[in-house]
Amino acid sequence: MQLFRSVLNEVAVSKGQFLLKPGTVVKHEYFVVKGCLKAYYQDAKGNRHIIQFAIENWWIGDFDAFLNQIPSKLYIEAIEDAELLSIHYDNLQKIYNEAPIFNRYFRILTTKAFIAQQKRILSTLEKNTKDRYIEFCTSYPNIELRVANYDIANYLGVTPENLSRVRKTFKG
Amino acid sequence: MQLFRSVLNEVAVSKGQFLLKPGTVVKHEYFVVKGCLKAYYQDAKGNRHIIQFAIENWWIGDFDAFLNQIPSKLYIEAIEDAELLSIHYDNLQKIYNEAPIFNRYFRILTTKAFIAQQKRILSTLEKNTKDRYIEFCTSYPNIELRVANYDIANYLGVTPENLSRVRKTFKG
DNA sequence: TATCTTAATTGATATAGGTCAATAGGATTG
DNA sequence: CAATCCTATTGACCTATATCAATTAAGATA
Repeated sequence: MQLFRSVLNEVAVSKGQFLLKPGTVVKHEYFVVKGCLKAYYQDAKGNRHIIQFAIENWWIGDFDAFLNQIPSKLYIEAIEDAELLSIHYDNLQKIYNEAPIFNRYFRILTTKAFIAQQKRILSTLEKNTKDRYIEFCTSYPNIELRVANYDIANYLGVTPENLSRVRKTFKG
Repeated sequence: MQLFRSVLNEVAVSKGQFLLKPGTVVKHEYFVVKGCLKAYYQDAKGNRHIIQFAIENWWIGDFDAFLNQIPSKLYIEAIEDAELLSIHYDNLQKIYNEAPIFNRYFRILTTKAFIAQQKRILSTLEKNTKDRYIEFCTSYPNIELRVANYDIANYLGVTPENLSRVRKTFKG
């Protein structure tokens, strides 16, 4: 645990700042101590698709680019001023070698993230926009107060206009 | 590696047979040696939603139910006669303890599965049905010859009718 | 081969959601 | 306070996909 702490670095970003932009070879993953961030992909048409929101106690990064040490395709941007802990790729490899138990920690972490994503996929397959919005709000409590409407729409895969209309149907 | 082999069991299932049904506490995960299977969720309306196809060299299981040792919500069904290797939950825990390096193996395996799912989510957010069908066929080569049309539709989250029409638009 | 069963296709229509344009709030800045 | 800039909402219309029903095709079984 001391070893782990020794390789974590404190990072502060303010709202609107980027932790990562496409094309960068990704050297860090980030743990959110405070604040809120989004990871998104911008396609050829300029549409943004939110892969992940990260709030307190979540990890965020481009796991594909990080694992395979290839250039990223994602943006990671702070939606609120945020405090993070970062871990460098080389240090993480060092930790895996020196304290293999961390493989277990990250194995379980990754499995949980995998399961969460699977739920998201199922939700998309099964439910309509309204129900997915409600599910989203309950699984990320109070997130709708911290995140712009259009970002939630981009997460759910609908337009902001449609989400706005959908929200009207169950507010009073 | 010998330890690993010693806890794997050979399982054969024929087309149409189930490896898993909802309500079961999941004791096994499966590695596909030969054949093809599907994992799906059936919702309250009776609609089926395919979470995963598994072909040769893939792992399949209900990872949520397995990790947390809770009753499954999924069906896993063979769509071809299949040969599998199964590993029992208790044996996997034993392996993690006796040969912690397996944490590393499964950490990387899970990370790759996570990344594959992330691509599926992105694909759903970005692309229309036609492009997703094409992407599906290229990422699971020749799968369209092994899997029923309605199963592919259930994987993509569209109706079989619609998928049928979409396919017409680029065949000659 | 004839029959039965299941899957795929086609047609007609309905609906959810997208697109584009306009307007209205809120917040921020000079 | 006014001006500006975003964001959210609303309206009118359009498109992709769903739904339901009928038909055809393909596979399995006797």
